[in-house]
Amino acid sequence: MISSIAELISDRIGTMPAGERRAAQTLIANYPLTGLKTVAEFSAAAGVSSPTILRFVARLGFQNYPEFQSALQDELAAQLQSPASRTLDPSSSGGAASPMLEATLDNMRETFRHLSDKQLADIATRLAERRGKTFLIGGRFTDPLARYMAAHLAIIQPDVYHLAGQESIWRDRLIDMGKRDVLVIFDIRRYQESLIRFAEKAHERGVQIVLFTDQWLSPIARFARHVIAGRTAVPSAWDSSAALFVVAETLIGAVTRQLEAAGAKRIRDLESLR
Amino acid sequence: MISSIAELISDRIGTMPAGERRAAQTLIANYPLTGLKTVAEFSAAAGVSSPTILRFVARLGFQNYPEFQSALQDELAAQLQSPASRTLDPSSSGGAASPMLEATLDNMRETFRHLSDKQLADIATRLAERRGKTFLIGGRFTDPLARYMAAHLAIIQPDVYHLAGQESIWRDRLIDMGKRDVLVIFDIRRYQESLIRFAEKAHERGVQIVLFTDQWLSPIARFARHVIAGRTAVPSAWDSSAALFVVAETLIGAVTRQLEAAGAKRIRDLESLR
DNA sequence: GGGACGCTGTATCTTATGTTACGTATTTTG
DNA sequence: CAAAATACGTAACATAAGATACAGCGTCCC
Repeated sequence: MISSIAELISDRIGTMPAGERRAAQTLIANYPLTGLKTVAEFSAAAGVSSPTILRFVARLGFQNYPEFQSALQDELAAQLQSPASRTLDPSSSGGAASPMLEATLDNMRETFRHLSDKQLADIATRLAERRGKTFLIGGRFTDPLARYMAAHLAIIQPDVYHLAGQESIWRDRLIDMGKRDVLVIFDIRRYQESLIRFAEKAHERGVQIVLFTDQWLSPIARFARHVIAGRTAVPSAWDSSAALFVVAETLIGAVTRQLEAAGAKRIRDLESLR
Repeated sequence: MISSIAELISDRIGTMPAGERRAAQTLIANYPLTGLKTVAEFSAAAGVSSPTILRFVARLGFQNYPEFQSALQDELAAQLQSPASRTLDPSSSGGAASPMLEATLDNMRETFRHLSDKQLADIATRLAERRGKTFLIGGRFTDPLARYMAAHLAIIQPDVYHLAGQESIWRDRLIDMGKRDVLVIFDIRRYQESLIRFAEKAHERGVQIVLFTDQWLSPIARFARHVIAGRTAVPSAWDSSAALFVVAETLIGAVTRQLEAAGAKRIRDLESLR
């Protein structure tokens, strides 16, 4: 049963030629507003010509463009009048993606339920106070999270380093690390020996460790000053790092806010550069 | 402070003549839809003439009718893009992390609402059928997502390459790319010139492009075979890539499942290695 | 009660929007 | 590899939309 135009589109998008597909994707991307604009604006947004837009709406079964717009408006009207219908229609997505999404959302809620605001604020403060250097590192699958966090933190403050490459390379960096420094480690099952060794060495040097791990806790938790335990279970062959990712983003935001509040010169300079 | 057009109207409705007041009341009655229709329809709904409608919008301070409609559309866009403000779950705790989490969860729901199972399945199939090579690349902040996806895909199938480093390095890899290959690109605002150039070149070589972008669509969408538009807005100084991350994980899972179902030898070998 | 002012609608005009026809490029098929 | 079919864009066209000028009407004030 196809009720909305959006469904109609995603149903037929596979059979469309390239240009019309661009039109469809553009419309879906911020549905349904693009469809309410003029043909010229729609075509410009999609990067195709006007006739392609008209062929697109014709393929959807509309006689002309105004008829298509009326249909969108009717749909929008129904939607605006009953906002309740927007809140998660369970029948809407019964496919393969849904269980995965639901599990991921649950994971996030659970993760944050076990994570107090104070704890997050403490970690953010620790990362924001510029006493020493910040190092980030991750495991086989979680290293991208370390990179993601490093990419942001490195912009708002100096001395942020992502440790990449081989174990021997990290080890050499241990020389630079001391009591005033922070090491952010991402480690989920299966926990990597190399990371554990590295964390232990860093801990011995007095480095403060912030650990992102799963609910079963990496052995590194022994050495960590702060432990963030994220839920990772999803109906998939792989574990999900999404909850940890969101915590990382939250932390990035919190650190940024603290630095802004502290009136960090770097942040102001940054604004002017943008 | 007057922020919405609705407020503007109720602010000035007292000073309006009878005809224009009817127009105002009609618009407010089912706001903002009537204002998006034509002047003729608006006037018919209000029971007044077209010029009265035009005088009405002129009194509100708009130069002409299209300008008025654009303002309404912008307002509607802002409203539709942040369903968080409409749902407002009171059960959520009031900490600093909470708005961020709520926005992120909304982003994910919205992202998947615009993403049909079929579309995901199509992309997964494209990635799973081993016709050619798979390349992944991302922008400044999204490259970690490309890495994350590459780290997983590279395990379950051969010929998966993450493109890292400088632009000149990618370009040299273009030689290896052809019709049978797939290029997965992550690109969100602000869209990177270098990535656009690269995508264009790859497209010219017939490479099929799968694009992960935000709801405003990177220009690369022009060249893309498949476009995944994720919501990125969160109450933070940074955009959030979390929704795209979850889509990436979902895709990884789907590809894995398809390969398992196809009885890929590599997967079985993998099991025995674990 | 008469005159002036302001509001409204009809009719006309102008603009720009949607539509169509056609030639070129691209892809598909035999 | 050739030929057919399909898809796409440019440009001309028709139409419908918004804008304007003007006259009628009601209302308020003097």
